[in-house]
Amino acid sequence: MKFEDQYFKSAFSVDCVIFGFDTNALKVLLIRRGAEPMKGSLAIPGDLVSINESLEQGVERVLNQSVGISNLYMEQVYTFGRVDRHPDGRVITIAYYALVNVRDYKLSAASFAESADWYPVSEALELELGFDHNEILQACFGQLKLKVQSAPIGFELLPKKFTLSQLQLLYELILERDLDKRNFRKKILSLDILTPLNEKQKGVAHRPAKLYQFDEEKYRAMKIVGGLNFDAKKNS
Amino acid sequence: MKFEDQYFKSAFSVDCVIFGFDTNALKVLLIRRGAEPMKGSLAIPGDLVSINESLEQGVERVLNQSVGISNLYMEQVYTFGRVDRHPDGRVITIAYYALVNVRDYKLSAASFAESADWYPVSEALELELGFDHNEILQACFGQLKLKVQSAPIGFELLPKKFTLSQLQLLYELILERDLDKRNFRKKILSLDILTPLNEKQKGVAHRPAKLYQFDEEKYRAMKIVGGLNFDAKKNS
DNA sequence: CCAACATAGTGTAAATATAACGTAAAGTAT
DNA sequence: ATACTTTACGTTATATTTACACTATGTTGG
Repeated sequence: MKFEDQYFKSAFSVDCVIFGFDTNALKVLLIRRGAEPMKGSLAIPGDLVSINESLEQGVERVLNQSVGISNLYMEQVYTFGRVDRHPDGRVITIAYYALVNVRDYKLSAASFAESADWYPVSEALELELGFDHNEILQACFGQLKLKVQSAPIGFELLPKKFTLSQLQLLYELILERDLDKRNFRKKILSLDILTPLNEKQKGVAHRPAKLYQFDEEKYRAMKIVGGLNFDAKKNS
Repeated sequence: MKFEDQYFKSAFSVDCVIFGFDTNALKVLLIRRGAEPMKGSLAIPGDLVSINESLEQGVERVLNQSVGISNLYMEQVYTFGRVDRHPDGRVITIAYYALVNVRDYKLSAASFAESADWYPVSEALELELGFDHNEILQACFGQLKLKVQSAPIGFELLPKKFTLSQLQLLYELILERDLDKRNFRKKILSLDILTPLNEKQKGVAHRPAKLYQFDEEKYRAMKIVGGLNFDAKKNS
């Protein structure tokens, strides 16, 4: 094979698993592809990256087209490069995940999509996705699980004001196990990155909970010690 | 820009930071580039990946050309894709690291290299490397540090038979901090993945230490519990 | 042969972190 | 006013982590 046929003949894409927390469920955004290849199949939002576009710009573009918003928390996870993973030629893809508060944004089917919808993560993991997207989803969810135990990224998924119970539920959904209420509160509060507000939950049919806010400044200021650890042993 | 100029006009490479442990130093293999681009500068071994070659095959090839051996422990770390990172066009690179026992193999300057040599990691981190290889080296070293605390990959860098002191030194070099001897031994032995041999160190001018061997079967058999943790607090 | 040297090998106690657990208080709905 | 639902909260037992110093075993050199 000649040099020019062997190299500089490939393309690369970014795929972005967008996680969202909607009141009481952890969800992931999937699109129904509106164009070939894999037209009609479910997939993670993603797109080819142009040769004069950085990876991050590519992800930003995909996010903009999918949830119409930029500046989300995002993280690169893994690069998938199976030779035959894409029907149109050699396309390797760099997988990212991003975190959104579902209520904040409106979905807009991206140019490459026929439709876009939120699926509960557990459900999405069972669906058949196009390309190698099942593998990608799994890798990203795994990474999220790890990350959530070493940095307070949970807040990226919540509205500005939230209750400790909401926060705990979110962690339980991500970690897929129950946490002890008192221990959770103790641990979270001991991090000293939450500001309690003089405000309570409204419209609930029971004792309303105090609202809290994530204090980004305090978080940045603190030197990050070891990982968090939510009842790793017995509840597992 | 037309579609065909925008996509399928890029290339991708793999770069592989090869870590080696040589008696008493943690080293990394660097090459002096023998071809353009960046001819003459120091760099991490790597090469373009052909369009019908998988990423892993690409890394294997680079490893073969560099240390003449395959089947090393390796791990993907991160993908670097700055638009202008490569002078010849759009080339994104997928960074891996690999672990070798330096004594086992002979270096062979790869086709793309003028020479190849082991550098102490601390020194290599200070050198000016070609492309964005400083960044890559840092990312890989960081990843190694993390990984060594959650899986017993240290053994990949040691000869089959080793002493606990050698193992401890290796961990100290990777983690860049001192570890307590008794606590280290306690922890490592409690993992129950080392087989003590009826054999002692030879040719040392002091009391010879007992030799141990990593028991891969036992390791595989055991369900991996939480991370290891080497005196995280006070010695730091 | 013996003294000097160098590293191997070993245990315990104190401090800290994690895990388990139940009850009273504050709202809402009827 | 009663039933209902969820909030809020502290203590004890257990497990893990950290700190710390001396004797044993070999080699080397005089």
